Amino acid sequence: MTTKGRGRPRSAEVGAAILDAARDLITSGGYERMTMEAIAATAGVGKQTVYRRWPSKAAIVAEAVMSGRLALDAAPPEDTGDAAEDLLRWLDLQFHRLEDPAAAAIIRGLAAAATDGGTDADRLYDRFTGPSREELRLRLAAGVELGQFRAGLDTGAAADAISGMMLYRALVPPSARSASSTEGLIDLLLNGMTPRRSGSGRESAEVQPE
Amino acid sequence: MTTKGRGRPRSAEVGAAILDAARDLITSGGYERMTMEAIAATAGVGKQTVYRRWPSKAAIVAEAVMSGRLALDAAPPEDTGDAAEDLLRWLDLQFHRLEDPAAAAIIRGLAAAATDGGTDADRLYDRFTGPSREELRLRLAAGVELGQFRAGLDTGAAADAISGMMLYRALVPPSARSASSTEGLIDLLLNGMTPRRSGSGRESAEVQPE
Amino acid sequence: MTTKGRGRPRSAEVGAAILDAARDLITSGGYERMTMEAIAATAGVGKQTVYRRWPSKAAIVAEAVMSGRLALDAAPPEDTGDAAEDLLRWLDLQFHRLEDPAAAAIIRGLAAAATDGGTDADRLYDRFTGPSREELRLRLAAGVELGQFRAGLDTGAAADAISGMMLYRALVPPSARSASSTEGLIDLLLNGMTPRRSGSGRESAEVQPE
Amino acid sequence: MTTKGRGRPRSAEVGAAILDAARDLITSGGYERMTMEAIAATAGVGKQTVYRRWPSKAAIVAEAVMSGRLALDAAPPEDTGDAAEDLLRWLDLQFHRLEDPAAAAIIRGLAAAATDGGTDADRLYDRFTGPSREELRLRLAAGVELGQFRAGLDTGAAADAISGMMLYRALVPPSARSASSTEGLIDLLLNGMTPRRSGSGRESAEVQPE
DNA sequence: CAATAAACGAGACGGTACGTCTCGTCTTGAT
DNA sequence: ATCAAGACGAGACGTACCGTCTCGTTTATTG
Repeated sequence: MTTKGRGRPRSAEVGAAILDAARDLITSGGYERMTMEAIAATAGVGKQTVYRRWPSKAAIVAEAVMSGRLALDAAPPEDTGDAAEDLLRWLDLQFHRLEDPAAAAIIRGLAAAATDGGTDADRLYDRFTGPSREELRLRLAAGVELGQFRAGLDTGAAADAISGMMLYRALVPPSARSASSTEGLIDLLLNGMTPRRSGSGRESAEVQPE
Repeated sequence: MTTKGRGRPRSAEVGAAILDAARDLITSGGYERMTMEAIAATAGVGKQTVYRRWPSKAAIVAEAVMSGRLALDAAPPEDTGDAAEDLLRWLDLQFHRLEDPAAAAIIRGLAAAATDGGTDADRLYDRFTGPSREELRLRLAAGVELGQFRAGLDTGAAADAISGMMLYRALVPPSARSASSTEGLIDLLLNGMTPRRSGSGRESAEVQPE
Repeated sequence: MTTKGRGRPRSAEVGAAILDAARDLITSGGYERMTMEAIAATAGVGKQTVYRRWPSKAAIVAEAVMSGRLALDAAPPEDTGDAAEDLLRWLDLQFHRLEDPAAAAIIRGLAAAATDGGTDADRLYDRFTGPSREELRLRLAAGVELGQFRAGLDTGAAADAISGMMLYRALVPPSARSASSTEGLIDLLLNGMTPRRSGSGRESAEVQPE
Repeated sequence: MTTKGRGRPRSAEVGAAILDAARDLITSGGYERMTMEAIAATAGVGKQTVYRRWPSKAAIVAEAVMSGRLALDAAPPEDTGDAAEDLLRWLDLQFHRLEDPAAAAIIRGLAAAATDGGTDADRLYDRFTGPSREELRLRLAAGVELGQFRAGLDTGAAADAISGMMLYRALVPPSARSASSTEGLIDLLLNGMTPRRSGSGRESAEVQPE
């Protein structure tokens, strides 16, 4: 319960306008163009009003993501019964999403926001990747339960690895990374690097490197 | 044939002083404190001289990395005959390095630099991650050759996955990621997520998730 | 006697090119646009070459005036026998000249040069106004000799007064000064401010103020 | 009616601090030392705040003059009944003032400001010389009324001539002008250059030229 | 002739100031 | 108390010139 409701109450519309403005600016001009000044002007709002609600650009971005304005997580992997197949489809979907310049701009914005100096990085990542990462982890744990994923799998590590891949894809321009086909990455995730005796579970796709 | 080398030649010392200053500033105060103004002042150099050589902070960071001033890659994995063991040790070493605040600052600086607007992201990542990533890929390919890694492994994808893990570790603060032990990540990399019939190659370490 | 003439002698063409460039720049863009950098570039000359010959912009302007490139003094008053009439015509001519924007730019440039900081103001004014002022003074003195001007006239003061009028006209924009017809000024010069008993010499033109 | 007075109103103190700083700088170091940067620093003010109020150094100087901070005109000629005598004393006083280096610096600053590029020269001169020149003109007109100055005198031209003399004295260093005694100039002003039949009004002082 | 030495075009160099932009805070009047 | 507006101190941005300092090249004089 907050302090007594004295004085003029905060307008909900104002907050929405700010987040909308932030979304518009970051998707159009990237994180650096998304200045506090521009946000306030675009939202038709005083700067003080912005600062009254969020202490930094990073916090605004985090909130914008949370609010669904900067959608990234989208739906969790669906459950068709085949956890591996589900994961494959989901990852493929995510990678396709990252090809949308706006989505990439958002991730880059997040990285910049996290980097940009404050102590906000924690909260930012927590809010941004936290929920979806936890969902993903639970999905993987369920797969382990069903024997579709290896027993003893460090699901936290797997979730991190997957997040890392996505981050890498979003941040590093194609010219600076491998052809790194989605198939190759998924094959790696599922089957690992070391040789397997017999073709169990899911066969290696025999992807040929570049 | 370029225009004859007329006019006073550029001083190598000046370039070095600028890169040194950039290194000092980024490791001490982070990317945001590394202003062009501060670089010039620290290097005892006119601002114009900085701009004459590099068009942006990102470009300076890239050059600083290239020059070895912001070393991260260090030595490639050594070759003891056991490619998997070598990789494990190398990754562990890299992860330990990322715990050094200075090293993390550098990576964060790189990410910020790549994000910071210019079209330099390509070149920046290429120069920064390019060489070491290629070394790593070749090392993996050699492991495949020797049968230590799975035939058909997409070594490019593997290199990207490893780079992604490192990037994720550097950028995402611990509080926002899993415990994600190094062991868990390496186990994942080597053995994949799907169940294995017989214990071949390297046995799962049976790491328990958090 | 100067030091022996060893080494490559200074090219006369180069000096001319510099002064020409200075003239072009000051007449087109005013004194402030006439930068040392622009002079050198326009003249197709190294900056050092400019500085080797003249220590400052003011000095260059002075030289340009001396060389006739920035003509202001033009011909001295002609001698028709009637000194007053000659003076009137000459002043009228000078005032007309000052309406030429280029000429005004030159004077303003001179003022700026004299003001611009160095200790050169003396030399600059001396070279610029010196000769023509002295000519004018001698002309006035001759008029006194012939009885056309009042005996006891301080010809130096008169020359200064005339120079002052010209300077004022050149520097102060019309909107900030009186209608101040040339006739009014000349009438003042010739007849003074105090009443005259009888119409001698040259009758007051009965000019009505504004 | 202008747009409603919304937003924080401009602080009068800040404007005063800026003008004070400008005055201090111009009187101590001359116009060239009076940089926008120095003004802001001396006034303890952001540069933007300076630019928000005045578009150029010239405009600041003009305002400083208007505000009386760079006083030159001081009192108008007193009225003792003898207009000629009053004028003489006043001019003498002004000339003495110009020997004060600070006063000369101000005038040179004004000239530089007027020259310095902007379109402000008009306003600058108008504000600076306008009021005092008009006062002077009225004083002269009153003298004409009383018969102390010649009927038909172009008082505007006379005021300009006097202003011109002052400007000349302020700008041109002594070494580059005549001895031009104040007496000589005043004699010229009062009695003109042409011979007078009878000693009326004010007798020529028979000043000998240098 | 060869050596020497200054002048030359070019442009890098350490600085300073420019005018603009953004930051985060503060002060108005109005709601 | 919140809002839109916008002034405020601070300081980085990227550019323009300043006057000095190398470079390699050219052009005289002098030994």
